[in-house]
Amino acid sequence: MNSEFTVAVHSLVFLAYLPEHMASSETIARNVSTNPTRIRKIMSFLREQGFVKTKEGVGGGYMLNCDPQKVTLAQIYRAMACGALKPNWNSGDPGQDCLVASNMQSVMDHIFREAEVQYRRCLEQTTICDVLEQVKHCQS
Amino acid sequence: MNSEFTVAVHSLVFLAYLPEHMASSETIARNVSTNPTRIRKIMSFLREQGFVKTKEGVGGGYMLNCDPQKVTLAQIYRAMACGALKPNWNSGDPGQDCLVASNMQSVMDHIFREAEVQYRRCLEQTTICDVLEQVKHCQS
DNA sequence: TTAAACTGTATGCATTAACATAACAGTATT
DNA sequence: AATACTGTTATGTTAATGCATACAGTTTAA
Repeated sequence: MNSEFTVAVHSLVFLAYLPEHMASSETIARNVSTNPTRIRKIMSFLREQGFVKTKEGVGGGYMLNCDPQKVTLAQIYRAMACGALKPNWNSGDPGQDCLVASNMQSVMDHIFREAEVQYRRCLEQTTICDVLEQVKHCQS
Repeated sequence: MNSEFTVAVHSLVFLAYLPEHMASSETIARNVSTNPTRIRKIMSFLREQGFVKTKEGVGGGYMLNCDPQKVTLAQIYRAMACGALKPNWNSGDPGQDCLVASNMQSVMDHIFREAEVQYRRCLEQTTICDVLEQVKHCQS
């Protein structure tokens, strides 16, 4: 899995943390430790999905457009990284005669899909606010 | 996640499928659709973990050394790919002042670990034999 | 109306990870 | 001693990932 999901969660938590619930791509990028372009791309996507609003022009930036107590990591995962747990290489080959070789691909597909459902189910337990609280009370 | 887990499962299922429960790296590689070197590396590892035995020399190869009805995909996952679901890029930076930036990394680590536990729990439901049966009765 | 500070988006670059290929030593069989 | 295997390392190639740059479009404000 690439880290767009991580960046999305971090950005939303950061926005929830700020009093104004608003920040520019550069401010977010500094906090996340990445570059503004990457933030803009990811935030654009989060806007399409309704998680944030954007304001262009001077004094613009991104602002929270959802209730951080209601939005779960599963929703963010679904939007950003669905299907990303499965390796992109497939074993076997549907063209071969052997039952194992020819069917393994679809069987493994099914297994990975099921396991990902469980993965998401775990992420359903945690909201953006939960993460924010954990961050605040993290002893480190 | 890379596909070593997939290859390992496929190889074990293939061995369980064969009457002699034995095959060379080249035979397995053909079935899996990859190269013998990769199979040997993965099978070497599976031998260390006790899943297979190897026989060197002429007429040698790999043979099942476990009960395919008892070995679950979770055990194989644990051996081959534990921790592989987490992205290897980390957001934030422990050196920053901001609570969010500095603690996000360890909070996300914890979340990914928990989610992976659920993922593995799903894989516990399926044995090598289960996969073999699914492969045999796959309508495709 | 013009400058400044933003977002949106495209493109190319650099690095790393993933998979393939080749080579060769070690080992068992015949 | 030839053959057919595994074990392991080194090297090549391709794809994924994240970074940097550039520039058009938008809003604000002097």
